Amino acid sequence: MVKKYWLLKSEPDVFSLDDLKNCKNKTTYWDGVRNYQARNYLRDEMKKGDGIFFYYSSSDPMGIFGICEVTKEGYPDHTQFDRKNPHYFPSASPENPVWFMVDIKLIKIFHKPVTLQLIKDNPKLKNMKLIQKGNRLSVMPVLKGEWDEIILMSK
DNA sequence: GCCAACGTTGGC
DNA sequence: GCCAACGTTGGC
Repeated sequence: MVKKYWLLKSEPDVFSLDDLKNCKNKTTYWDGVRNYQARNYLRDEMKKGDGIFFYYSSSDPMGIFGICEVTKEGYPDHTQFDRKNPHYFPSASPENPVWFMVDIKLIKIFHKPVTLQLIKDNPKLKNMKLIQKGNRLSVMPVLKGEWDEIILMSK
């Protein structure tokens, strides 16, 4: 099986890599995704061992700040069943879940983050989904060439 | 804080 | 099934 690569967005004020570092086993579930395309990636395509870039949006600077790994493949996001949760989704039920999540584990926090500006300035990365106009997906695939280039830029 | 881009909702 | 209205995202 070929390893795949992904990018997850988070706002550091909401959930940061330091927060993940402080989780048990440096692992957490990635809940709250409420977009169908992102859901399909989480449910169907992300496999154990896949690599994840951890991206900060609405931060200064914005960019990729570390690496995680998928440790558990898609399963129902329990917050959709919880009336008190802001992500509550009334039409979902445990028998018919709509939203899914994966578990991720912290692998590495970059000493040198790869900022959005650096990504935009690198012609090798001009086709990255991340910088396509209007893209708002919070879960998106990354090509191996893009992954390798960003790893190089983080060193 | 603004606003462009996009996804979702709901009336018809 | 269309589309106007609305809410959200996220870069600036």
